[in-house]
Amino acid sequence: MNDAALRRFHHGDLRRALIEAALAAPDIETLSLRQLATTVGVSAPAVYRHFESREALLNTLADIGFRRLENDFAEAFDPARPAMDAVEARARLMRLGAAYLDFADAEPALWRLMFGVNAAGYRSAATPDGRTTTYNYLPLALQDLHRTGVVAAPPSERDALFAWSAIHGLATLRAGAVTAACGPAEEVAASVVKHIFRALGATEPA
Amino acid sequence: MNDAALRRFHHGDLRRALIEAALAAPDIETLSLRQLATTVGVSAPAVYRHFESREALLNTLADIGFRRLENDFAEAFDPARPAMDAVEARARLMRLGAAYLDFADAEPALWRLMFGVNAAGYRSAATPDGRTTTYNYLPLALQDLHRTGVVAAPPSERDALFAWSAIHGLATLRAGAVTAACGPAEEVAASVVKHIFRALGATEPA
DNA sequence: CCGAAAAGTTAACGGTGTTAATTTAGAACC
DNA sequence: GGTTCTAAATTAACACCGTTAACTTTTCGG
Repeated sequence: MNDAALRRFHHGDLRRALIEAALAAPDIETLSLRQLATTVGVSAPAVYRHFESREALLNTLADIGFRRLENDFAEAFDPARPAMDAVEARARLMRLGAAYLDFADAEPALWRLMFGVNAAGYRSAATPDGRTTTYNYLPLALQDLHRTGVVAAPPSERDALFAWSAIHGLATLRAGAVTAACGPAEEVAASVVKHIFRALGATEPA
Repeated sequence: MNDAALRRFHHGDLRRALIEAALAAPDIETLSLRQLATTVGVSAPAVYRHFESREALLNTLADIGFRRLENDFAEAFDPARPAMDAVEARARLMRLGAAYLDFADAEPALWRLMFGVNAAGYRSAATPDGRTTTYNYLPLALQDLHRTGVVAAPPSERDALFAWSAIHGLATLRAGAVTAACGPAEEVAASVVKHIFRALGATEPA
């Protein structure tokens, strides 16, 4: 059986179809396996040919989400190129915050799956295999701030926890609709990141 | 029928028993009505004498949570007494942050119900009836910071959003177990609130 | 062409929230 | 004190859910 035929038996790439339909759901966490199967045009147990369980499907979706987010991060902040000047260090953290918020804005359902109630379970899906993971970018950004002289003291664990809390909290507020958290994503993100700069004792930009 | 007898028919205050059992559940959002009824020693449809639906029960629980949180806030920060000096304004915000985090620490299940995936639905349960609600305290605290001269400029909406993001994000990280967010609640809360002071351009404490 | 195996099917189990019809038990009145 | 009324519970049932078992269909390799 060649590779193309592997996914062309009856349905033709059912796995991908299931994933796409699931990602399109307004609420991924409460999605029904049977409904999902029906919308894809297949019987419910067919899903089990491709996913061990509903939970496994959700883990896969969360993993996809983490990879997308990491991709956005890598675009905003090339982790392979650490050295730069102060203005770029600042710009990187700004872009990182904007990317975080954009993701929550663009894919709130996926965001809630990744960071919601059962995040402890899904988080393990985001464990790295050599690549820079979601949770590595912020510490890197803070280290760069110190190295380029934007902040005098090396960032402590508390500094990192604070910065993550601020950005993550903002994104959570937007994705969860707890409040309006109003304004365009980039503006709001920029505002919060500027506050973070000040909190870390950063020098004013040139 | 007198008021006491109203809740002493067969079971004797079933409504309260249901609420207590539900609050004791390790995960309130995914709690099963039938199991809950069984643990309380009653048949499943009996629940519907006291709650219109599972969702209504959850709304009631979230409402209880918001009242408890508001109670904690009121203890940390008497909203009826606004005037004070700079050190008290600072101390109030510190206590507010600590109370927020303590709540998330002490009742993570309730916290997740209140601020989790379906928070948009449950939030409406927290609409005020004259009292100072959960969402009023932080703006009040920031205004006091300005009035007592801790921060020069009057707090903007962006300042408030930032401060809420930071504290809410921290509590979310702890309640959701996304990360360790390690350390005792008071220390971690104090650290984040100190960062908030700096971000708002507060004068150093005397 | 034919066996093997992948990918789907239907039937069924236990569990869920919820509703309808019914029974039980406490309260109130004569 | 017995009767009646009604609140508070019950059992039976429905539709849905995730999941498993047993079976059928389709495709590929030799």
